Amino acid sequence: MHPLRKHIEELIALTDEEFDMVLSYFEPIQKRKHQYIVQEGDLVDKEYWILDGCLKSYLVDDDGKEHILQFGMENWWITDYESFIKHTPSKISIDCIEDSELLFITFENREKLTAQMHKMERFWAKKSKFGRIALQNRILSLLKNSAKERYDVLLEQYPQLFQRVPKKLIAAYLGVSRETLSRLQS
Amino acid sequence: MHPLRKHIEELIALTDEEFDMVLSYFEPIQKRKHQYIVQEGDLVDKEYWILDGCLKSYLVDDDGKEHILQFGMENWWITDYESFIKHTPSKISIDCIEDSELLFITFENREKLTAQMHKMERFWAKKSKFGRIALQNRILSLLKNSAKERYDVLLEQYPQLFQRVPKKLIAAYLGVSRETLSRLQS
DNA sequence: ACATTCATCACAGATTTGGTGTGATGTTTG
DNA sequence: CAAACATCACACCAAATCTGTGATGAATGT
Repeated sequence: MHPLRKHIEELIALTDEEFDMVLSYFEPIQKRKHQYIVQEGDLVDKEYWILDGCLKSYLVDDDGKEHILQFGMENWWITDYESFIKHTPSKISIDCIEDSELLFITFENREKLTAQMHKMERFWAKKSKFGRIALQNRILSLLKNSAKERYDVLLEQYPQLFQRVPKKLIAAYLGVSRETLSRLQS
Repeated sequence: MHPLRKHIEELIALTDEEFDMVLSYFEPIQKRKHQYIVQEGDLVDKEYWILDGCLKSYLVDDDGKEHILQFGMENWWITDYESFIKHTPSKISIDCIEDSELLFITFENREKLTAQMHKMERFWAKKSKFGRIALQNRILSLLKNSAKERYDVLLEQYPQLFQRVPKKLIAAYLGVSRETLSRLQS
């Protein structure tokens, strides 16, 4: 089964015809390590689903420091949702940590697809709810937990991440310096 | 003197006021290595002048191979002229080989500036003529010269390039494989 | 006032990536 | 068929990045 189908069917069931229809609205794209899919200032009109690879979405502050909003790996969705939904210039950048294979759907096609297929509207609605919950938990974790606790939670939830991405990126995600992260590990 | 002024004054003379006027139509922008300024499919409405850094404009073919149309370094102009002038989607991509500082002018502002300042219209007209000559010579060189000869010409014209950019990019510019280029060097 | 928790700076060593040359072999073309 | 190249495979080197750790200092809560 197509991995995207498997992914979607975790939330809603699809017939073969329905999935073919869904897939027809997506386009594949390959990007190599270091390549960007979104740069600060862009108007983002695509949402990406990661077939293979690893990306990061991040904001660069006035001191030039990166703050990572999200990592993206296989079966995850990634884009700048603010720009995608509000049609405003992006504040964030997204680039590839590894060579990546993506499927993207444009805003327009997503509108068409949801109009045409109520199931997919439900899919995205559900996904959006789960996404909201995850973001809330991240906020609470940043407020409530110490760096060490945040480190432990991340390690438990996504152990693969620690094998795949440099520690300084983990640090930029957890909101600590890379030196502190290094010391947390011991 | 501002490097852009120096550059323009190689073709036409400007008063202080005139140059201030010209400069007011440009905006500065910084990009880091690997960042793009033009992606395939974009509608390009900006022309860039390179204050510092190094870029490449290139086309990716169906096999994923890069063919380099132009390198850009200090005091050069770069954009996808086809998209810029015809307002069609770009076939090429442009990205930074090094961290770069650029000044850009939008198509609209360029129109305004040339309407307002005949001198600048003359400047761009001259530049365009020289550009055309360079392109013609490149075509002739690709038709007429062997790889070795093209290599020698490039080395003589732009020796700096060989210090700054990886040989595989030179190869993609000359239209040979990097192995062949390597063997030409001996 | 002091302990805790972190950032920042500096450095050194390990690891990875990218760049480069070169041999072997295959393909195209005049 | 010879010349001029591409392609694949490999090995080596240099440069960049990653990583841990000590020293120092600032902010914060108790």
